[in-house]
Amino acid sequence: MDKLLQGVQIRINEKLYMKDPESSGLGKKIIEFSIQLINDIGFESFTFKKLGVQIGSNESSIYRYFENKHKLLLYLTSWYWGWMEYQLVFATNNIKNPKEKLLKAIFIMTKTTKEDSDFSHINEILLNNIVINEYSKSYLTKEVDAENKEGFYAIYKRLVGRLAEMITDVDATYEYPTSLASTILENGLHQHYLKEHFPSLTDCTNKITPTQYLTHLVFNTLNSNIDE
Amino acid sequence: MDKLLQGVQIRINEKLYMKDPESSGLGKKIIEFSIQLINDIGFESFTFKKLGVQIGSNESSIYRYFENKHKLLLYLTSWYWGWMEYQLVFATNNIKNPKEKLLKAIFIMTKTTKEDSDFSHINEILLNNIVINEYSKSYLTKEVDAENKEGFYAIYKRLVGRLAEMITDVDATYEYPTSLASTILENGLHQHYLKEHFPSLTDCTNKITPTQYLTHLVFNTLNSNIDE
DNA sequence: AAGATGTGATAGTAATACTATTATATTTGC
DNA sequence: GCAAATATAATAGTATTACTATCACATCTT
Repeated sequence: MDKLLQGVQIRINEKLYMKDPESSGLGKKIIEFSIQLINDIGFESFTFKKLGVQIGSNESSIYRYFENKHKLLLYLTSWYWGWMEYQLVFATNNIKNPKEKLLKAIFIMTKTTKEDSDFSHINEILLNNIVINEYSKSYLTKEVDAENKEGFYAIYKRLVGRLAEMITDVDATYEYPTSLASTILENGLHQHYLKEHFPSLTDCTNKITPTQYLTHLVFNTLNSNIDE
Repeated sequence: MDKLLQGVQIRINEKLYMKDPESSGLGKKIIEFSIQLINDIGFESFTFKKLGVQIGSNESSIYRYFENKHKLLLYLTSWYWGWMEYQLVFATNNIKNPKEKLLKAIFIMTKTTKEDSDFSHINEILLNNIVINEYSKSYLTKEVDAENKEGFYAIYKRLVGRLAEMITDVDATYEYPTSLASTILENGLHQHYLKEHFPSLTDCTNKITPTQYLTHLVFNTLNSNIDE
């Protein structure tokens, strides 16, 4: 992640904010410090008032950017998936062999974010952590169908679509490419969570990664050896 | 699910309640109607005050049974997994063939609950729905490690252990039995959710079930044909 | 220099998530 | 059958949350 990413701008659904946080210093501060604060105290305890204190700004000013903290979470997670999509496309674009391509894709989507790319005010390591801990709360709500219609999950859906296509390119006879794609993304996060909080519920450790588990799962399911 | 289940008592961690809801009429009403209400309005909007109105009782009385709504959710989901465990053991006990046993286990764990067993005040169909929609909220919290130490997730963990063992009995060389077991349970719920709210993210429909998808996934991964 | 826009400060409201106290039922033990 | 113990109901009160509204002030623009 370097110079090449400098110019990247991730497009977020405009209905998620009242005022574009990328358009001002305060907006960027809101993003930067909300990531830190949500990471520290968890999404439930996170409030705009507390965030205001952190950034030396007022609650009411934050409300001018985001309607509520739920929309902010949707903004942050959308950004994350957009960033993932960018990495996916960038890293697999020039790979012609379908198996190699899928292998790389699984790696990109399930690895731990180990370093902050520094190309923005967004700390990707912390954001990755937030997604592991909070993403499902962004859709497990009574408003999910209405918000889905508004396109709030569009980036994630596009990403699943891309993965599913790569799966089909490896094995066109496989009957569940979309389910498998969503399993890779969702269970990737879940295995990371289990490793941290429920080690007895996973084989993932410091030596065995979710990437290894899911790679094995996918390629055996597709009845297609990695190096065949 | 009939007579045989009449005598079943699912043992819930005593620290989850202040007063055993099974010990009184009001307690049973709290369980019965909290399931209905959470199902109707979602866990976020659910409050003890609203529940009090529903059952013609007072908020303060409910607080004598449960410290807060989070503990109530843990109680309900523990009960669900306990019930699942009972069904699993009951249905697989006398199956000797490991593949057949695992096949049955996956079916039990990933099917939709279609009927209420009527052996208690608990509506299993609604509870199944609650687990699909809310279970991850019960552990995606900042208190997860402390609560795990208290044994609040013990039943679920035991269930994953049982499944992992069945996987190993089918293929002792498989390296990720525990991760696969947790994937079956967690992704089973997730595929049901996707089917309902994000049909474009799954291949599961009215004709293709999460059970079929996961059965195929597991048996192909284990490199072991179902009817071989 | 005037006008538009962005931010900060303050105040206020309804709801949530409780706790405490007291009163009134109901159960149980003798 | 009555007292004592226990369960439930009613009421009130608190701190916090999740906002909305208003106004003052600063800054940026033209």
